[in-house]
Amino acid sequence: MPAADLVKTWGARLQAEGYRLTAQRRAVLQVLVESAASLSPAEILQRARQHVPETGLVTVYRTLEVLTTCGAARKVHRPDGCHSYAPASEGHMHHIICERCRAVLEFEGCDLGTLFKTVQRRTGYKVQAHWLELFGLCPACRQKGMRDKQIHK
Amino acid sequence: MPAADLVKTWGARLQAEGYRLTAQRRAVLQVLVESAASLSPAEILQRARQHVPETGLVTVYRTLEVLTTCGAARKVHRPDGCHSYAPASEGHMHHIICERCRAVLEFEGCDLGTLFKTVQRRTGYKVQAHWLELFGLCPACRQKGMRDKQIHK
DNA sequence: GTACTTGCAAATAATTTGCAAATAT
DNA sequence: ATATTTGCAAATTATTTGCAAGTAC
Repeated sequence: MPAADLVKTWGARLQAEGYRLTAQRRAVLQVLVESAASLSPAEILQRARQHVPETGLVTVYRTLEVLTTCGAARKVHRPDGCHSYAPASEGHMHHIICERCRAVLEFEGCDLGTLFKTVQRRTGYKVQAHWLELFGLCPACRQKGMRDKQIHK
Repeated sequence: MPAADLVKTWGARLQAEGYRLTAQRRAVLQVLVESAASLSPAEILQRARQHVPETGLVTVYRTLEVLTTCGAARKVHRPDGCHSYAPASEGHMHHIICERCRAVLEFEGCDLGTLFKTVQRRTGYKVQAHWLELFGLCPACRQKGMRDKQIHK
C-alpha cells in the first residue's frame, strides 16, 4: 500500500479508537510509513518538523505510544538499550535490522514453535513470550559494502 | 560448579587478563554467581554491599563491564530498555527469563541456523548477529501460580 | 612505587510528568 | 462546549565521566 494511503488508513483507525487526529500525529505517522528504516524518537521529530514545524519531542513520544497501541508502529530494541520505531505490517512479529543504514524489515515468526517446545521440555520453563531480532546487512548495503571494498583496494 | 569455586575461577581469569582483583570486584562476582536470577546494577549493588559495604554504584557498573568482557557475566536486555546481568555459563548464548521472579537460564542456540537461512533467502539481508530472549515462568513459579490459583478460588 | 581502581559529585542521555494554553470533535 | 492534545520546562531514571585519594601487585 502506498504511503499516503497508509496514513489515511491508520489515521482512520486512530479516530475509530477514540483518538483525535491532529496535525502532529499525522506528521509522525507519515514519517513512519515513509521510512524504510527504524527511527529514534529524535530522528522522527526532526523529520516530522519538516511537515509540521511546531512539533515537540514530547508529542513524538506520546504519539509513538498511541501508534504502538493501535498497531501502526512497532518498538524496536537496539543493542544499546535505546528504542527505535518502525512501521508495522500485518501480523508479523520479528525484525531484521540493517546494522549499517538501520533499514528494517519484518518477517514471519517461522518455526520458532519447535524451538519453544524444545526449550520448554529441557528447562521446565513455560514459554509465554519471546523477543527475536536479527541484525545484518540489507541488500543495498551489501552492494555498497562490496563497492567500497573495491574502491578502497 | 559450586559458587565459591566459580568466584575463584573467574577471579583468576580476571587477573590473567591483567585486571586487579579487588574486594569490590570479588563481591560483585560473588553476588552474580550466587544468584539464579538476572539482576539490575542497583540490585547487585545492594547485595554486594552485604559483603563489602564501601561499594559504589559506579564500581558495580564498571565491574559488570569487566566481567562481561571476560565472559563471566552476560547482559540481559529487559523489555523496558534497562539491562540486567546474569552469570554466564559456557558457550551458550540465549536466555529464558522468568517474568515473575526473574530467574534466568541459558540455553543453547539450537537450530536457529535454519531460520537464519530462510530469512536470508527471503529478505536478501545477510544475517550477522541476532538477539533472542524468551520470557515465561520458571518451574517454581509455575507451581506457585497454580497454588495461588487454588488459594484464591 | 606505580599503574590500576575506587568513590564521589557532576555530566549526559533518554524518557516522563505537571500544567496552562490550544484545538479537534 | 468540552475533553483531548499540545509544548514547554522541570523531574526522573539509567548510565557515564572527571578527578583526587586509595590500593593491588
